[in-house]
Amino acid sequence: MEQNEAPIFHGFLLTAHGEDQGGRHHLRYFGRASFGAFELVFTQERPLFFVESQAQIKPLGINFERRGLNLKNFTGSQVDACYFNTQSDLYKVKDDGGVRTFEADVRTTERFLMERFIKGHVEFSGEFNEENGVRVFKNPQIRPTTKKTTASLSMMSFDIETSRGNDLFSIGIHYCDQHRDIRRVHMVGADQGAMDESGELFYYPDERACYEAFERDVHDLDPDLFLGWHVVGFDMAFLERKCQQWGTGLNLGRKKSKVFISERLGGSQFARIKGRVVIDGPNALRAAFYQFESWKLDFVAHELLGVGKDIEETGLAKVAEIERRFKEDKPGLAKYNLLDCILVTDVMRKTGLVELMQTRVELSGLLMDRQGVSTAAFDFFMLPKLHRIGFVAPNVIDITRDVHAAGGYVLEPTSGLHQHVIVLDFKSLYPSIIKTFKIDPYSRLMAESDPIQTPAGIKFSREHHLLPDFISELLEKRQLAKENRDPYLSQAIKILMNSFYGVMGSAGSRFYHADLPTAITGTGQWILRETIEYLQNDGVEVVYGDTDSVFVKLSAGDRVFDKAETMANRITEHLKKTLRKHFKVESFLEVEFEKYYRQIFFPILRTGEGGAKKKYAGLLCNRKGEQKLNFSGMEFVRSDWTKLAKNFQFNLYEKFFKGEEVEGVIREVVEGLKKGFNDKELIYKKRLSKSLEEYTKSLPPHVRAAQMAKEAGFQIDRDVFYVMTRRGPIPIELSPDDYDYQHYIDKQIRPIAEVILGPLGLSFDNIITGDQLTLF
DNA sequence: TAGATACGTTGAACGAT
DNA sequence: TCGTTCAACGTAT
Repeated sequence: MEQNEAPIFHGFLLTAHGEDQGGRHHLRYFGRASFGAFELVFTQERPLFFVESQAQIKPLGINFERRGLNLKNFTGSQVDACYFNTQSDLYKVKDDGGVRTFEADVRTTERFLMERFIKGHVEFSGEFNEENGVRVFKNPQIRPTTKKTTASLSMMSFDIETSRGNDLFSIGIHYCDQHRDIRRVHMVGADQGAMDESGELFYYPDERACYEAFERDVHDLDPDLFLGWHVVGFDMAFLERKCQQWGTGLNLGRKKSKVFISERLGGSQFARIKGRVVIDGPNALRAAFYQFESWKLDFVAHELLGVGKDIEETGLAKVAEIERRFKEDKPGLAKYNLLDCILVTDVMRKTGLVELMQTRVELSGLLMDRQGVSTAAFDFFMLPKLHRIGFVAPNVIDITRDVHAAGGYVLEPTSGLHQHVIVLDFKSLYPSIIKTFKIDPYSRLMAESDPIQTPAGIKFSREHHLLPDFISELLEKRQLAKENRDPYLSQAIKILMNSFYGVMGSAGSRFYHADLPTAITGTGQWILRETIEYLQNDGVEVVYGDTDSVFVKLSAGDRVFDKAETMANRITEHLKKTLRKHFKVESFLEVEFEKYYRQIFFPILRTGEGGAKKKYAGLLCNRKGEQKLNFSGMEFVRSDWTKLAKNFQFNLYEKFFKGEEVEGVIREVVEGLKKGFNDKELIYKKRLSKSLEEYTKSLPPHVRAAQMAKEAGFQIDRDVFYVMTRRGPIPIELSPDDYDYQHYIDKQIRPIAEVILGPLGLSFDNIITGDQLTLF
């Protein structure tokens, strides 16, 4: 290479690793550039924490540099920075040095990025060596950049098939990058011939040879992302066990590095891989707020892609079919195996989850495998800003909070049926409160200088704050994103913005202080009450409200949409005046018209008295006059009620809103049920929130069903499916068919019917027995 | 590999009868 | 057997 200017590269960071090595701490960042994979190694960075300047650290024989800086902590004491050669030195002094430390729990890899404002995309230059297909740059020049690399991330979806025991049958892969689309199955056992043109099929004499072929594919194809369905908890965990048996490692990382699987608190597993990010379908979908009745791949793929399945059976029958194909029809098994891989790729493409995740990296700075850790995203924004204005933050301390801050205000609804109800709500209520009242941890510290007082009497500084400006910036960006039709950016901003309130109210954040969430929710409550009062003084009837919304009843059905818009604007204006008058602040609150219910029904409490909050059903009506039934909080939207109950509720309310008689629907469902017409709709689904052994205080039906399934030798999933029989709850794995119809009438039909029969002055028993009497 | 609180409902468990 | 309390779950926002 010529000895003139070094070329500048652009890349996207995938994973970060901090390692003590030879008495130093090394930071390693793996990423993707247009030339391929790269690794940036930094050997000169030292882990650090802060201590108060007058603090005496107990001598432990560990070398570190202590340097006075012009920084102070939240109580105003001057602090020094302590720089360590290794991370383990830092931990020792933190734990045994006998002094309080600050920011000792900030990851060095993340501190390096945040202080440089690097958010995924980097510009770098320097000398490099090629190691195992990765360009390794040692101590390169590095800068943040807005210029994105032209490289798109390559993906490998994979899935393994196994016996019910511990046998590996096959490994399927679907690899995609900008140019290639590779579909391949590695199969254990004697050659039974080829797959059709949809994919390649290779046979191996034993499991180990099969796995090694897969490992070779990983290194040759070199994907940036691994995709799968429960891919860490099942596929990787299974292969790791196999590798342990063989005395080898699960070497699927870049530079042939080993995968580390660790257990999380909730029992789920997490894989740490150099240079590759694992995206597990269900987790990624949940993180983007997708909801499905079932999280099985077949079901989700059917919902999102509308595709069918290859093997129809579930549970035991499915395993049996896989085992049969392995013996008799290996190409058939390969086809099934490969289809699952392709489905996962297609689900990711269809939902744009990879793009969303990348956008979230660009916005928050947290790399892909740390998305979802809202407290870390908050640190990433806040810490560098704080340092630049002369402050350091505390460590996250394990505090048990004595009191919970109040939440949103929920108005008791006026129960019964209403006509012409509009819903007005506050656009991003909590972010706009933060912006209006200048609420953030720094502003709280500086409250004595020109304070703003919130309705709850908590003070913040009018001048010195960080978060409100960031929110303004995000709101502007979001507006632009919407204009530019960039749904990923718009959604990423929404997710980030909505996390701020939760983070400041969480003891898991170093910035937690009870005043922060209390000020936000207290102001929210005040604003909602003020809004309701304002409307009522105007002679407007408010029938319900929850946290950031008011349900207003219009006296007539004409010009509904005009009236709604006008009312929303008037509230916005009123709050501007009121907040200026009472608190001397500029209001950034904005009310918008959201929905129009031609009819809406608020049920009364089944347990207790009065209208039930957070539950209603209504007939939504849009500007075109199209109507649609909508349920909120009711059984229809609850995953733990049966399909029978949901279908019944839907049909019942359709009649009810039309003003038609409801007796027919009720009699029909009860009679049909007894005749066995609804046997496929009787399945209950409920989640186990902890491991089976931890249920000691009581044994609810779904837990008993899960215990039965386990005893019968079935794999226990988080979701338990069961039906109620005359023997009690039985898991569907045991194929029960002696349904307890009376149970379903009393527990699934009756309560739903009675909610509207009460107001109609009708009796459920009269309706169903009345019909029976005519039989005699 | 730690965002929040408010709320309704069910069925088991428990204690009194 | 009956009434009350409480664990558990899922939902709205």
